[in-house]
Amino acid sequence: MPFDQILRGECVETMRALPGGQVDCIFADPPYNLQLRGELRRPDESIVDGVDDSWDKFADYETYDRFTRDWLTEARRLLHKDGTIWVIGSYHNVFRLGAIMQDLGFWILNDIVWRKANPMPNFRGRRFTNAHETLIWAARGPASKYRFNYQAMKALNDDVQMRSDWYLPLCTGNERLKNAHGLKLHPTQKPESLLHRVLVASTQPEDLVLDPFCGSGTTPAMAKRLGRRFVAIERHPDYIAAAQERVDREVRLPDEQLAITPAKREAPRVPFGSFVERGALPAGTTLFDRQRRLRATVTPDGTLVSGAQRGSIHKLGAQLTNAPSCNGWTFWHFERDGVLTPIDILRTEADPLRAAG
Amino acid sequence: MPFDQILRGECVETMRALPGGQVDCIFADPPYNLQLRGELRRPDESIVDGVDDSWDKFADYETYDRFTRDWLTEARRLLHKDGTIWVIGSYHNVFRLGAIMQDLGFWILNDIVWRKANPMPNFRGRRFTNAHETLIWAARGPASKYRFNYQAMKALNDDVQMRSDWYLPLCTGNERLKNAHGLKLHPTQKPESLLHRVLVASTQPEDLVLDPFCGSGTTPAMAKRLGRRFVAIERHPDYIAAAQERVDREVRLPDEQLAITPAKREAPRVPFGSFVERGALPAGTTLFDRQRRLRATVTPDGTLVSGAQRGSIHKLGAQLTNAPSCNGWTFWHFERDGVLTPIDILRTEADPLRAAG
DNA sequence: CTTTCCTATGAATCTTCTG
DNA sequence: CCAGAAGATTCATAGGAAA
Repeated sequence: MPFDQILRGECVETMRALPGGQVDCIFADPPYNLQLRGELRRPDESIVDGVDDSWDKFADYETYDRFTRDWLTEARRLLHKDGTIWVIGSYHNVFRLGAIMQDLGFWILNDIVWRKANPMPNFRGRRFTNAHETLIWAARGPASKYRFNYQAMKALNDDVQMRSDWYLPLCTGNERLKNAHGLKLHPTQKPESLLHRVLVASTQPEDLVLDPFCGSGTTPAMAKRLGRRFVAIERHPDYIAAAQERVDREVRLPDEQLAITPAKREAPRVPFGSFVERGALPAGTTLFDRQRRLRATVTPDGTLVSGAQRGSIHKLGAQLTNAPSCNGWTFWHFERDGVLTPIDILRTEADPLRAAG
Repeated sequence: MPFDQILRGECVETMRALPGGQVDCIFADPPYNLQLRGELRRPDESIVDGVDDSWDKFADYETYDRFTRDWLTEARRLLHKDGTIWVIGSYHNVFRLGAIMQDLGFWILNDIVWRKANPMPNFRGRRFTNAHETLIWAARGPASKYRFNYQAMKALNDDVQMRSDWYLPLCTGNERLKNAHGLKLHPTQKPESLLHRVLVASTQPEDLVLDPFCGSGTTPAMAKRLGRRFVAIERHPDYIAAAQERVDREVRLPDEQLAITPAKREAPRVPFGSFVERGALPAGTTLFDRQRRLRATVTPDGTLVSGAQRGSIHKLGAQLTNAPSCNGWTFWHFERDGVLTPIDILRTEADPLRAAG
């Protein structure tokens, strides 16, 4: 695998030469097929309303669909079974992208709306201002154990769940790459903030990120900055040169700045019994629910007893509340300095990383 | 054409019996094919009342596509050559909808994002909160001379172009139809504010609006209120009965309140029109100045009328007081609980998410 | 009557590890 | 692969009860 390189070549062909199942995350910003729009502007379709015209149209859409199916098929082959893919598009192409992704077996996780802070107005006043683009986020398949850094996204959003609508400015100013004439180098350069959120949400440091339509290099640049590895594909030498220069200028953040809010799911599991053994909650200790309406006694093997009922902290909590399940760590409390404290505090004190979220 | 009726029957079959080319606007809220698997519980163990109705179940994508192609084909036949169609969906189905619409010859004008003010959270923390739905707005074909009330939309948005992302609350509270047990009558009742914006944007009084999936009747009810004619199709007798009752209760606004006009002013942060849409100050509401010496009536696009004069809240206030300018937010008052209250209170009470995103 | 608290609920593709 | 157990997880509103 050619790590941290921008490969020159056609997207499908170049992907075919790479080994399968090794990519953790793909970000793809495919072309919108401008040819399609030109074809469809041919005069007076509505008057004819006929077969000839629909044949024309069908051929055009079919060409775009074939291209889309080809690159998405290769992308899916390269993707690790637990990897995810992001594809961005507008109403011109995103519906075809999404339908083909579903047909190929991708499992859509979210459609994300990038709300542009500063979109181009509609000059003719004939439509609503097209103020957003759509990203499709999908796993390789329905059974994928994909990565989603939930707590990091929540932290990024003032401690409320991140929604599917993202409000971000366009790429402008110094961030926008210019050519020798001072004009924008690439017509659709994506803002770094967009890639930042995408990569922080769905990858971790050292993950391999693939961008089959590299363009001005926002994906590899942000991957490098965030400590992710990348493979990028681009066919235009001018874009490759500019993107390579951009990546070279980029500095990887120090490790301690790459750490995100940890997920409790990924914290090491600590058996409740270990706190019994260590004497933090010795056998015989009484535990309560939050309202002090239920109580149970700790036994030497780390199970709880309450009357005739016995079980793990989770099982007994579920039993006593007639619930299908229960997180015993947050359900049960013990008395410390006269205050009822969740037993989860013991895990937090043993491993402060757990406190997050 | 059976004007202003809710027809009982299967959607495709019933459409086949109608004459073609006479419908000005279609609003369609087809089944989403959600593919929900198990039951879902909130963190407090309560069960989420998901959509498990048989009408939303399809064997596979192919079956759903066939159904979609069938009803969209008939919809296109019924549509006037200059008519437009709105179709709403989520990521489960909207990509298939959009691709099939393009294949059938519809010409997409915008994809509109309905950003939900109060979406259901993601309870397991495994995805982004699914906080929006997508509407596709399309003309019958590329050459259609479709209707778009640009100035009305601009007026509704405080004289700034209306964008493709709309922030509107879910249908809750008194607006939500209940069955005999006090439970929601229909699992997916759409808010009136959504239909208000759709109909004011793309139709004019006396236009014929078709809804092939009538459900709880939001489309015919809002069509009647706004002076549009309708044909609605629904197969479930319970929904028909409730929708018919709802339409019968609805009152058509007087003609002078239905007229929409252009306006020119700069943009405060929160559009006055959004409060009209959401029903906080519905069209027809009377506003007063602080001394109750002047009065004006709210119209559907958020302008005010007073006798022969019409304008935005700011403009009309200035006109009536012969002042060069006027802050309509503090000038105009409405009666709430018998007390004259400045309309500015609505902005104060409004949700901060609207502006910040 | 006002303020505060509690409960209900919405188009939802909603877990992961060990044995 | 399956069964079973561990254990992680919610935001904006509306409405009613309680203070």
